[in-house]
Amino acid sequence: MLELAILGLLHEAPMHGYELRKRLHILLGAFRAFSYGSLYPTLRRMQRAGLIAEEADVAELADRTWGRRARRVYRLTAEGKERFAELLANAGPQTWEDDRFGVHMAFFSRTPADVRMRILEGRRRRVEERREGLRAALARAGEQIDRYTRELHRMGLESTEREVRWLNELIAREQAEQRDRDG
Amino acid sequence: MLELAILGLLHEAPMHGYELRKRLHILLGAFRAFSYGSLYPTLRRMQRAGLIAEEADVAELADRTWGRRARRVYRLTAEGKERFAELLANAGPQTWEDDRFGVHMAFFSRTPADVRMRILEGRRRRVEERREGLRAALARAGEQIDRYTRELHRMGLESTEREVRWLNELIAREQAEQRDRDG
DNA sequence: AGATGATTATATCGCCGCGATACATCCGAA
DNA sequence: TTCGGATGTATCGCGGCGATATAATCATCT
Repeated sequence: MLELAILGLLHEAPMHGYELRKRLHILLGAFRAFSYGSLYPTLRRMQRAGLIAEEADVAELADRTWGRRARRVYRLTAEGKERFAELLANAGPQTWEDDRFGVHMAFFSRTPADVRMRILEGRRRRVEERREGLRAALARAGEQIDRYTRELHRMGLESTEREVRWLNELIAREQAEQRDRDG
Repeated sequence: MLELAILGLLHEAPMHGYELRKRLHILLGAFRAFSYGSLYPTLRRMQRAGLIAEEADVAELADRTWGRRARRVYRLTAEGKERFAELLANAGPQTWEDDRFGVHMAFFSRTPADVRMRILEGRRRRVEERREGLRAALARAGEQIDRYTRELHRMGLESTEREVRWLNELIAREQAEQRDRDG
């Protein structure tokens, strides 16, 4: 997940960890955080795996006389680009889970149209399932359920209903564009 | 988190892991899952910590001639009950984060009224912050932002706005009840 | 000029929880 | 009768979090 997001962001420009985290926060702030406690170890791992590489960052070094490396600026390697494309193209069942879906959607512009569609439809199915579960829970219990739990379920139901409507619009739009491309 | 939920559920009746998981799914299904991969290790840990204890489950054993223990039924210990009350009473800043908030709210009936209020207000503040962040992101970028990201932000903004309204209602209701109790 | 606090920046540690996987029983339906 | 689906417990590796440490830079107030 973090890996996908980092690859996506570095696709635009080389960046250091702190900057990545800020951009991540703006890009995904609606539904995902990512702490430094995951970011820095992930950068290390990706570097070891050869997906990203540390830039010499010459200008930065020239400015600093005390010889201490203040920033680690990373750039995508060729393998990193490959990996990114691969991750975007292979949409699996976990792709439509809460946390992953948003990250994938944030990079839809770089995702093939058919994969976009698969993800949107998969997500819709997933949210519809949850919606039905909530409907059942609300219907089943009737009066005997705890009132706060019911309030929680009611809110959840409304949210899922709204998300399904939202997804329907997105899917319709995608289909319209597909038609435009074809005909 | 899981610990809190388990303590809350076992407060009603002794249960085995599988049953706990099902109840968990119904109770928190709107926003939280909890897999067996977390459940069973957590039960072990809680047992070691003395928060829960394994029941003899006599009826179950009598049924089974092959001598194999099929179910591990757990019950709350006195310490477990203490711990539960403690966890409910001590509402901290992480209590209003996405995942924790729902779990806490699911046990509001057992939570002191003043703590309920603190949690609801804390949550509201938290969601308002996110809402402002999303508004800023949407305003700032104007046209240059990626269209899918914008769609994501739009959806996020609507959700946060709705949740704030929902919380306002809940808070108002709590206040009304507080007045009823006082006057 | 000096203090002070916010921001920038990297890093690690222990813990929580997830997904995959394994294994075994029980039950109903084809 | 076999076979899939529920019931039931368990473990492993890893992704990610929150807390925490450290330190330089920059703006602001006095």
